[in-house]
Amino acid sequence: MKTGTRKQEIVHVASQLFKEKGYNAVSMRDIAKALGMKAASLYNHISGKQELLATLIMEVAYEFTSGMETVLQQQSSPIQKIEQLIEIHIDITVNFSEGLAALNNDWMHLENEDLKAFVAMRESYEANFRDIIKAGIASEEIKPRHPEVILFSMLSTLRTLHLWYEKRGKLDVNILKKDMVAVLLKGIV
Amino acid sequence: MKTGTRKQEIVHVASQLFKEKGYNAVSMRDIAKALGMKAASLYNHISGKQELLATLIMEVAYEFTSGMETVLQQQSSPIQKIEQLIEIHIDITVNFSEGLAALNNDWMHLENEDLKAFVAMRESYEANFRDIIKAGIASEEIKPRHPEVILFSMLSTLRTLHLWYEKRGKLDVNILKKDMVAVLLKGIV
DNA sequence: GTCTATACCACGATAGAC
DNA sequence: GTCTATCGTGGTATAGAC
Repeated sequence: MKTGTRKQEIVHVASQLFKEKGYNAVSMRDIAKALGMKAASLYNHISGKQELLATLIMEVAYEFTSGMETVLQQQSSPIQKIEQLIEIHIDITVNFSEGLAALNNDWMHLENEDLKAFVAMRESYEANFRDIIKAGIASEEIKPRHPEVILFSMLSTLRTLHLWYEKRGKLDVNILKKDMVAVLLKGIV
Repeated sequence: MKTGTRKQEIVHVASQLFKEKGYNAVSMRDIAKALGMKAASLYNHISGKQELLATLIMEVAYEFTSGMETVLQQQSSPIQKIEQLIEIHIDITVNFSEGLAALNNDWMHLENEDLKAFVAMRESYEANFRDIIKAGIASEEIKPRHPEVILFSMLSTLRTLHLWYEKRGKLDVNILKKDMVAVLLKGIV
């Protein structure tokens, strides 16, 4: 496709604006202005604003889904699986930062098939994570807390990592992984 | 003021809609329709859409600020202060759920003085929390992890509690506090 | 205090010249 | 592939009758 590069450019600029102001607060005219063109010209490369959002979100959602599949295929303990999931979240935060903010903040503005597909992927991901935690409690590797509290606490932290990673001086990823695993698994006291 | 009750009703309905769809995706016509009135009639009670957002957010922001002040005045250890902060977050989640979603999702759509005041309160809150963690590390009550990782992990969890609390069957608050303190402080393994 | 009517503007998107 | 011009819709907000 001839417009491949230009389209990527548009998606990139849109992702920055969506991250700053949110999907609904960004107009096609805003995106065009940031690219030095007119809003009408955008439609030679994309079908509309919704496509921009769906492109950004679905790429990242697929990464999470395939990461979870890889983890589930391993012959490893629940704790090891959770450690891998933490590392996957960190890797995605670093390597797919463009779409991550859109996924976290604006997924509810997806429409029709995209929305349905996203919600299904998200629920499946959470169910798999929950099962791993339950297996860990059953085998007494994990303390007998309410699994929902554990799931929620880990996912909250991992899902908002992107907000914080950019703000600070971009810690070395391997140090971040070590500290994050330690804090989430072993607590702080 | 004669319109006090009606104004509260409007703020309440707006908070529900903002929570569902986000500030920018909710129109004055939406809010009016949910109240069985016309959009124009809203302006007899409020000055505009911005006032609705600011009312919701500022009330909750004040709760956090005054909660932090109370904690800082105590003669207690850093760990005890953190436990109190966790409990404050849970109490606010339960008692101020209306404004909490707006504060978390839509604060960046505040304007002018409200935005400045909010950002100042938020930064001050985070700085105080960070200092408590650092004091705990210095006194060796808290493990020597990067304080920023600890701060971020706790705040991420506590700030998104509202998303999760409503979804589940509204656990008993005291049980929630116990499990949450345990998970955040002592980890899961 | 709510209504109808409307002003005024920005939105997403399209048509067609170049 | 970008432009100008424009369409239809829906946004916040106001004026004035009831």
